[in-house]
Amino acid sequence: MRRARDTPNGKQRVLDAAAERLVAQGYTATTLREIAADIGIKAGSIYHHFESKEDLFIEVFSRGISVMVDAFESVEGVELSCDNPIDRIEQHVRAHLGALFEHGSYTAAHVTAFFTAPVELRSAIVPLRDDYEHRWNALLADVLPELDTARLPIARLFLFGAMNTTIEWFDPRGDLGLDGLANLITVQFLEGVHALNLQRSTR
Amino acid sequence: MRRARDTPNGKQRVLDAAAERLVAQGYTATTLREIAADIGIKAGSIYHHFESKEDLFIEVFSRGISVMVDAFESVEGVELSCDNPIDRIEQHVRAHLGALFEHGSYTAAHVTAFFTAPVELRSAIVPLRDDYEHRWNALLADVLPELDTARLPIARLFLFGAMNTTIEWFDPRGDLGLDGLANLITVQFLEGVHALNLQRSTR
DNA sequence: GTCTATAGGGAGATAGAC
DNA sequence: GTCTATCTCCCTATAGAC
Repeated sequence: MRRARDTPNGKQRVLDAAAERLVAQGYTATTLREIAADIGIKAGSIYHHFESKEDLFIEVFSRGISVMVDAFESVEGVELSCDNPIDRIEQHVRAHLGALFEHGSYTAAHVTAFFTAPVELRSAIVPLRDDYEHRWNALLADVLPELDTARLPIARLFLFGAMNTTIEWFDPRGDLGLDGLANLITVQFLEGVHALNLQRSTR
Repeated sequence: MRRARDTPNGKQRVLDAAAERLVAQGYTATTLREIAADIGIKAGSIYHHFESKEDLFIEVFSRGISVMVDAFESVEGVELSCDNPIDRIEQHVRAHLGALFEHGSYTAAHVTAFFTAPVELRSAIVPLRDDYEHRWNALLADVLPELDTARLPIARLFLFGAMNTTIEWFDPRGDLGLDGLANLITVQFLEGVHALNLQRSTR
C-alpha cells in the first residue's frame, strides 16, 4: 500500500505540524488552533485524535527520543565488524545529528522545546531520555576505558551540549554538511580544539 | 545610602522576578500576574514601570548580556599581567559560568529562554549578543593564532554549547564547584576528552 | 507607586450535527 | 474524521481612584 505511507493519516499530520510549531515557538506559544490551521482542519477536530494538548505533546516529545534511539541503534548494527574507536564515536555523532536535522522535526522539537513544556509533561518523558543517555554512557565507557568513570557523564554532557546547540546555528545545506560537522565535533571532543585544523570537511 | 542598595526599588524587583520566572517557564508561560504576585503587587502596577510585557522582557534579556559582558571585561582587566593562554581562556570560562550561576537569574534567563521569546523581541537583542560573541572570537583568535579562522567561530560555538548547557544539569553547590567546572571545560575544549583525567577539581 | 475594575481577545476543551 | 457553536477561564492592557 504505497498510498498509506505517502499521505500520512490525520493523527500523523497533527503530530508533524505540532512538532514543527514546537521548534519555532515552544510549548505554551503553540496553540491547537495554529496546528489545526497548518493542516487545514479546525481546532476541535484535534480532540478526535488526542485527549488534550498535553497528551498530544507527550507523543511528540517521545517520538523525538524514538528517532534518536533508532538512529543510535542503526549504527550499532553495522559497527561490530571493524572500525577504530574514533570512527565509532563519529558514526554515533553523525547519527545523532541526522536525528536532529534529517528525520522531521521531532528530535529538534525535543531538544529545543523540552524545557518549555510543563513539569508534569516532562516527568512523563524523563525515563525515555534516561534510556538514551545510558546508551551513550555505555558507548563512551566502552570506547574510552581509560576515562575516569566520574568524568564520563560530564564528558557526555559536554558532547551533548556541542551537538544539540548546533540546531541553533548550523545550516545543513552549507559546504560543511552533516558528515563534516560530525567529524569536527568528534575530533574536537576527543583531541581538543587544536585538532580542528587537521581535519578536512572533504574526507 | 545602604538601604537603597539592600532593598531594590519597585522596577528592580519586577525585573528580578521576571528573570526567575523566565528561567523556570519560558516567555509565553510567564504571566504578568505571576510576576506581580511573586513580589506582592498586582499585575496592573507593572505598567507603571514598563510599557508592555515585551518591553519588560527586552530589559531582562539585555541585562543577561550585560552581566556576561561585565564578567568578560572584569577578567580582561587583570589578565594583562601574566598568564599562559590556557589560563586566559579558563578565566573567561569561569567568568561566563559565574554570570550563569552567581549573578542572579538574568544570564540564565537569557541562555535558556531567549528562543522562547517572540521574534520582534529577539531581533532587538541580537546586536548585544553579537557584541559578546565578537569578544570571544577575538579572545580565541588571540590565544589560538594557529587555528584556522574559518574554524574559529565553530570552535566558539562548541565551547558555548558546552558552557551554556551546564545550566540544565550542573549543581554549583556540589564538590566540583564552578572553578572545577571551568577547569574541566577548558581542558576538554583545548586538549580533548582524554585530558579530563589529568585534571583535578582540587587545584 | 500601587490599587480596583474591567475591557477585549484568545486559549483549551466539550457537545452534537454531519 | 471533521465541522460549528459555545463554555469557561485567563491573558495583556487601560482608566481612574487613592
